[in-house]
Amino acid sequence: MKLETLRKRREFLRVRGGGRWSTHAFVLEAKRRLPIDEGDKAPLPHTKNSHDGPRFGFTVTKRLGNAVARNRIRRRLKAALQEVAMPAAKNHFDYVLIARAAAFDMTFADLTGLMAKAFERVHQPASGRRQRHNKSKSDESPGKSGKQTADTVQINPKT
RNA sequence: CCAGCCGGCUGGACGGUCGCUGUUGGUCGGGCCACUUCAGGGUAACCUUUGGCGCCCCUACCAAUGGAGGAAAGUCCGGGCUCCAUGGAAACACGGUGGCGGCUAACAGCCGCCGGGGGCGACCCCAGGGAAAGUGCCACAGAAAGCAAACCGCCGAAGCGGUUCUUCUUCGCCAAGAAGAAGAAACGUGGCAGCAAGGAUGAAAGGGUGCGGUAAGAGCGCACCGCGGCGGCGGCAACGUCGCUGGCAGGGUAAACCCCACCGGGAGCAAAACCGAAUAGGGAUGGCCGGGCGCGAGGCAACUUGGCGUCAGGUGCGUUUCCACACCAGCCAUCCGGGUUGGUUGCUUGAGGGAGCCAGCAAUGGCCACCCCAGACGAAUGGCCGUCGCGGAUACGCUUUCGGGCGCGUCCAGACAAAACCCGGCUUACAGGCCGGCUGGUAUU
RNA sequence: GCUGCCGUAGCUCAGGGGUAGAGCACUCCAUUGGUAAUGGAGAGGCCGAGAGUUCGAAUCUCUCCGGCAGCA
Repeated sequence: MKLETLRKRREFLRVRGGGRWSTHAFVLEAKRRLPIDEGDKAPLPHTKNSHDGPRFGFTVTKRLGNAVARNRIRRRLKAALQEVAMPAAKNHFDYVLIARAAAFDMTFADLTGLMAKAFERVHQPASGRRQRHNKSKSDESPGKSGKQTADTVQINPKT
């Protein structure tokens, strides 16, 4: 199936407030798209916003190499995502993969293994070291707090 | 065979599997202005309704087919294209280029030639106009660093000084010796005139080398070289060559200012156009009013004036001037719509590629069969696996003209780098491989 | 896509054709019972790289490398 990708910088920045799991090949971030967000930001006449499946974004910074190396890293991450992580991804979630240098030349089996583990761990309740993200969530709407069940990463009550 | 020079080409191949994207075709579903069809209404135009082998759009799927580069890079130049500036001319400013001829849409590019330099050679390199238009600079060293002279120094008539020698006179009987005078020699000093050579320096010292000449010297004279001028010849030209002549005048630096010749409007596809959504400070058109003077009109006059003419001011994308042209502060009415975000177009048929033929030394140009060959936009053209091939290093075996070669196994390497509107160049990066031409050397025949 | 600026001592910067400098930092000495401050002395650079012009280049020109900033 076709990958829905994140396009705008605003969407990338929003995912930064969600769950996060790091490996030496990449960093995976995940966050649920709240319906209330679609209610006030998405009503632009942009009909593809009615997509229900997971969406993915890739961040490959310039420090990782020239354009050839960056393109290869992004393609390997996409390929690993297609192969192993699609069943693990959940609907109405946005994911961002931030590449690290090891993604260029590690073996593909190791990459897929890391990917599967990362998608498993990123959906678990947050551990203590991610508490620093909680104070950056003031942009979230407090009205929908009742739906924050275990399949989301937001564990703290809204303040 | 070794060493080297020049030019051109290439930038792994095959298969499996899972994907992305453009185009074309098909299927299912949905929508629908015009087309057609059914039914009804109407004189008709037409309206409402039903269906479609058809048209268009959207979504999903299937099939076929295309899908990064020689540099896509750096952004150093030149164009196309789009928008902005009212058009033209001159001068100035700013920037760029700089042997000559040709090619080209154009260029700082390319080709050919000339001049200079380097290499045994093939060949390579050169921002290669002007230093008698002017200004500036040339540190240190050196007598002097730019008008050409001064200085040291050289030669050196007369004069002076001492020394030596010879002759004469005096003292002395003679000799030795002493004193004086004259002459000669060299030396020192001095200096008219000469300023050319020489003067340790320096990157550079007002032509160079040699011979003659001279008191010493000097283009003072001569030969050759260099330089300048004039003329002849060859060449489109840069320039070359020959002859005559001058007798050397004019140091370097213009990638110092500058002068000369030529070229250049600015911005860039995030240009620009269209569509849809929500909100005003903007623009266009028309009307009213509107600088000075004169004419006309009205009025007995003061004066009024919307008509006509003329003069003037300001603005118009480097500056100034000139010519032409356009516009002008405010109020009212009508109309149109900016910035931002999203989508579509621009967006790939083009100075396009190219077999062959022709012109040309070549760059290149002409004719033309054939071909359509990436169009993405958080950005496609790929991920993984296997086999083969190429390069390097070696363990083992075989072989050898002892340099090596072959077989097999293992390990390593497999570059530089990805379109972003499109072309023509330049520059830079690049593992390895292939082809052609040429030069020097060695060996054999 | 376009444009501008800067690379000089460990750090911040001058110097714009003629021997490479300042401040802070560093080392040593003095001062103090000791430290800081102060005073004196010293070391540290082939001026980002490579070509070219020039007698001579950190400086002028060209080409690369790295960094920073701006406009749309």
